[in-house]
Amino acid sequence: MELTERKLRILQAIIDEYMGTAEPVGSRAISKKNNLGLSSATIRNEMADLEEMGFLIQPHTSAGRVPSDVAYRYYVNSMMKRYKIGVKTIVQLQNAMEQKISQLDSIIKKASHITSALTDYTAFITTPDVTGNYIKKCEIVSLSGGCSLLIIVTQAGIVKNKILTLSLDDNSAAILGEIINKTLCGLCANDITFDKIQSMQSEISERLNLSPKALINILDFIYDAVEELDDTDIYIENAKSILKYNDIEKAQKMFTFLEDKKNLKNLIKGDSNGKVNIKIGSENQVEELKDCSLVSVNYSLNNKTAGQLGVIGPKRMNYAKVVASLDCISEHIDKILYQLYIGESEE
Amino acid sequence: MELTERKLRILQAIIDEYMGTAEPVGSRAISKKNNLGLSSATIRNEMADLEEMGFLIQPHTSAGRVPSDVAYRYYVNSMMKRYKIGVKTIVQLQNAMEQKISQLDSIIKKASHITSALTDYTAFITTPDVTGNYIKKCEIVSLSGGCSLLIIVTQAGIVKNKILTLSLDDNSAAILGEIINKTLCGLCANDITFDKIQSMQSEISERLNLSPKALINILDFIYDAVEELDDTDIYIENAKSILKYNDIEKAQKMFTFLEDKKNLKNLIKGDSNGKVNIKIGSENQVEELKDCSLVSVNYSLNNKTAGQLGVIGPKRMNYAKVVASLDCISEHIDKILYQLYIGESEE
DNA sequence: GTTAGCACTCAATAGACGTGAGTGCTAAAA
DNA sequence: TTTTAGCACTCACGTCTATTGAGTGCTAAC
Repeated sequence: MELTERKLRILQAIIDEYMGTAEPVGSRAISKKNNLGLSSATIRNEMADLEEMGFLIQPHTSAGRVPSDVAYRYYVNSMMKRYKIGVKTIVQLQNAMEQKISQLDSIIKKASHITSALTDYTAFITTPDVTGNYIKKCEIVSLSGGCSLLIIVTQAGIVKNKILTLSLDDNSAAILGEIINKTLCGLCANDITFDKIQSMQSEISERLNLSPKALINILDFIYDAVEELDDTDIYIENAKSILKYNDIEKAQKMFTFLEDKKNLKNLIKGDSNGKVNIKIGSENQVEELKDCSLVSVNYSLNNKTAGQLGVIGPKRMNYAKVVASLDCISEHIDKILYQLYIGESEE
Repeated sequence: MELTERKLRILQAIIDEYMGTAEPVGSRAISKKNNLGLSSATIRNEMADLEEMGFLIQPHTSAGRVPSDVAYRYYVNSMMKRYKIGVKTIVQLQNAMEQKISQLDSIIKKASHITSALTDYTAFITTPDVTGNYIKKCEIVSLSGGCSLLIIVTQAGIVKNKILTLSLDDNSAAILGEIINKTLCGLCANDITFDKIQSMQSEISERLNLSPKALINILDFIYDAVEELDDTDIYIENAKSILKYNDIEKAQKMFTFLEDKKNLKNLIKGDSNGKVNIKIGSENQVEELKDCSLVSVNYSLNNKTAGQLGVIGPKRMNYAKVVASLDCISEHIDKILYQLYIGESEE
């Protein structure tokens, strides 16, 4: 059967209506509200066809029809109109984002907050993947307990710090810091080879009088810190909005799913090719999300995808608006990250 | 009317029963299950008395009775038996806590995780308030964009870092760092007076050729970072458990309440006197929590209350177990913080 | 090809009703 | 005086049974 122009218009009308009301939509409603100039009976016939073609689902005989995943997919691919974000919203967005650019964390948190505020759905955002980011400075600070603190700063301003339960006086700390700096500065996490660690080890044992155990301890520890450099985190905001479109049991399952951030990370892992990714219902391979849609966009740093942000909402979400909002926000993030990490002047 | 021994025993039985079933408990159930040697009629009479005295509430005429806030309060103050935590649990706890002691954040997160796991309720924990903690080291690192990074480390190992949109070459960064270090090291946030900032200002303008605007910028910025040193944060874990004992609307309100962490902070602010704090139902001044109880304990550093952890759960929670669990966890935190920040050797 | 008309379906709502867990009161027993 | 058996009463809850109404599919006429 062919998907005629008229069928399309009817499908569009049904999707529009359903997005607004979340109730199965009947033929009469369509024939009344939209001036297609067709009676409910005709629309009924077309709807029967659309159902046969897999675009509509009837919850039960005497109910209206509901768009299927296939319908949403078709809508998203071919029918969706561009949504224009209001100037007022953009200005608000700019103001909100530009307030807190002194810390990467704040930017990311702010962005997820804005995403959820703009769409009213659960938002998520990953911290930028800064693989390839080299170490700019290391520092060892001796603390008041029997502890020392290792700080590693990358050229992009990522700071990792770890407490080491090893007592060092200020002088040894300075020496250790010097050695670490000499070895690691200018390297990315990937560049740090066994050789380099080994040469560092020998230099440390030459210049500082440490027990073998303490030495191993230090190296282990540096290794851990370096490993962590490339870790990305994921923030989830406004999870409570799940309660709005799910019953309590499904909501509970969703919360459990979102609790382990690895789940969501895995889910969006492969989505960094295109700019916008939309996964509708069972297109998400995960049972818990089969009644939801997941829309994500990439944001980038240095012309390379650095992370993703998106929303999780009901399948009947306003995709056009969500996509436009995400686009807009990701652009802002791009801009801010550029300012922050690349700047006008190349070093 | 007097609260006789027998009335007490009946009250205890009702509370016990209600904690288990969450259903209004009737006279017959009490007379059967507990071997008080009394008929349901007698118990009925006593229950009527207890209701008149404010300890019991009848949801409707033909229902059993439910303990009132007053009853819970009485129970908690005078009737509650000591709960003994199993050795197995303690061992698990020790193992879990001792794994991640290299970062303050991890300890705090772990602790809240364990709290919610042990009690199965929503857990919260504040980061330690380290007021009085002096600055050990400051550092300025110039980054690849037109930015610099300020890092402040306290003697307790708290690290604050902020990105400053000001381009500095490595040399100027070093000088600026030196000046800041000279001025701020050894001071707590409170000690940093206007005088000190001013003297720092004049030294910076002497030794570095900066525009007045950039200078103001730097000082503002240092000021901000120092302000942040004393900030405490609060982690909330397992908020989803709220769904278990609340209807969807109340849950939504609770989520909204918990979303703004200031709310919870305010709520527990005054509770740092005693070791354990229990607030039952409307004893929490907040509308959203009038069906919940909030149990918190303090943990300390250096013999001074440093923070709080606790749970939010239904009024019919197992207070004895919750209190015992919190006690146990806070003790562990105390121990770990001691190890981390005080150590065996005084510096 | 379109539409008016009609019989049909079925979820949702409301009312009727029985059930049972619980009560309070009273009078007899201890 | 205290306790208890007994009984009438209450009321949420589940079941059953219309009733309603939104929606359908089919058919015959336009």
